[in-house]
Amino acid sequence: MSQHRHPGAPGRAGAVPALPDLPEATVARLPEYLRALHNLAESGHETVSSEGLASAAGVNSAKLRKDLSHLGSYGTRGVGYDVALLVDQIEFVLGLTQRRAVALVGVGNLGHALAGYDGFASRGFRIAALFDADPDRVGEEISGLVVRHIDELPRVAVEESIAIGVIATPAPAAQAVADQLVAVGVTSILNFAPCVLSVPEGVDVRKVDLAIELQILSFHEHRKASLTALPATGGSALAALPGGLAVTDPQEAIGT
Amino acid sequence: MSQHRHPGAPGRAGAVPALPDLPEATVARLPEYLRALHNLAESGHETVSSEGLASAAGVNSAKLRKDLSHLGSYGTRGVGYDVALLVDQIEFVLGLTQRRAVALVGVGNLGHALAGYDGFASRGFRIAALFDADPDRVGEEISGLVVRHIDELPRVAVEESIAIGVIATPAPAAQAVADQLVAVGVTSILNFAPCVLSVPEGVDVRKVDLAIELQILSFHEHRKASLTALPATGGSALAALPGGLAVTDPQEAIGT
DNA sequence: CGCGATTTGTGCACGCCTTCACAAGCGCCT
DNA sequence: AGGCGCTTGTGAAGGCGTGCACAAATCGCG
Repeated sequence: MSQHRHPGAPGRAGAVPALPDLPEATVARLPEYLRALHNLAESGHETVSSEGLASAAGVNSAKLRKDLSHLGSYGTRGVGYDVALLVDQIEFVLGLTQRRAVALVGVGNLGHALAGYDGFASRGFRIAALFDADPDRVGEEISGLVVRHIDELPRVAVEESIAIGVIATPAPAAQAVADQLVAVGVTSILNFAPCVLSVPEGVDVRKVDLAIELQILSFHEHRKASLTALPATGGSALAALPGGLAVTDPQEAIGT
Repeated sequence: MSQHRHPGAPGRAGAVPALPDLPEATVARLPEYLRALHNLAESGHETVSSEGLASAAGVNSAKLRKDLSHLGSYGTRGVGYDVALLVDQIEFVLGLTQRRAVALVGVGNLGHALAGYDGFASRGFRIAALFDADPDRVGEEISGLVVRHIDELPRVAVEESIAIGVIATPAPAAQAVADQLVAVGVTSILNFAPCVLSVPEGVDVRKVDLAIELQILSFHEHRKASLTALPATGGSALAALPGGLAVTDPQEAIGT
């Protein structure tokens, strides 16, 4: 029921890929489904329809069904999806059956918060070590873990079999930290520093930039404001450009 | 030079939209360009080529040029882009010419960190007020701001003309907070709580979920591991599914 | 003043993702 | 046992985003 190779497919049976190369967009949504499913399970639901799960996850139901079908879904027509089954399935695909060890580098403002964030622990991860370059911070204890100096990374990485690194340092330090993480074999990095990291092929980097999120919101805010301000006469906002941008005026520009 | 409506477009001249409806993907990248430009400006560059800016922002140059062209770019062929000009232009488009007031709700672990994060201040925002529902936290001072009770939101929102709300509460409280924010006229919300918010049309919500980012990395980690583990014989990983998923075996499944 | 080097702006084609719409399948009720 | 209603899984179409490749434009130099 999991592999649908068109029923009459020719020979070569059993050649089912272990991890069926999910579309990136699907992968990004699976965690959301997983969270919604956990909620449903807690509130006693044993099964859920695509419609129900979709609305709990904030997506449309067709998309959800297609996503689940990619991993060889476990739904029953006329009934829906078995919640427990789906949880197991998604957790397996996401590699959450083993609790991965995470190293957090940089215990400043944000690092402190991340170290104490229980969402990590409750969703399949274990913060295994904290690092910082600042000697004043080394030795400090944060939610049961002692901050180590970054130079200890190689030793600790092996001991704890670190798989994922989280960078919460200031931007100038981030690239060096990334290099160190890569050097000890880390192949997945979550970067909170506002800068671009360059890493060798095969290493995945995801970036979270809080200010960028706000700036995107700001854009829409700006847009909404300018739309309500001039519902009829478009264009005057351009004239409000900071001095020097001077595009002259639309007429002339069209003449060009 | 900013509006390109096919040069010979019929009548209705001057109907140039103030904010030219940028593709969402472009909007999401503009802040990154902006950050890179600020770096370049600080290091003394007056102009930059698309190639240079693109690599500083971690994208490819064709994409960068297309993005900039959408906002009626200010490049000079054979030379490049004027850094200062582009900064002004992007900041204008993103609505960063006015420093927007942000209300932060929930000063727990993460909220504390966000309140102290200087990246907000340095990139066009002003944290104008902190709120919490817990009476024990009300009155506490964090980086120069006093935590207020959430019930004061309506009054403060007006006083400070809050435009953007940041939710850093536990998941169960998030929807109620969102409702309150919407009620006082906030139309942009950045949500750190791991849950789906439902808001009226016209309100923008962006979600940042730290655990989800890790889970996405985990997927790729899992994938990389399973690929190196079984380069030839695909399929055995499915057999490793947690008990109960029992798809029996491919042969039988095909028979169905 | 013209030419070549350089770099932007963009037409085009391709691929991914989303969405619609519906046939196939399943359980329940009569 | 049969039919009916409900829900999944998926084919097909459309839209969006990406990247290539090149024409147009500008500068500097001889």
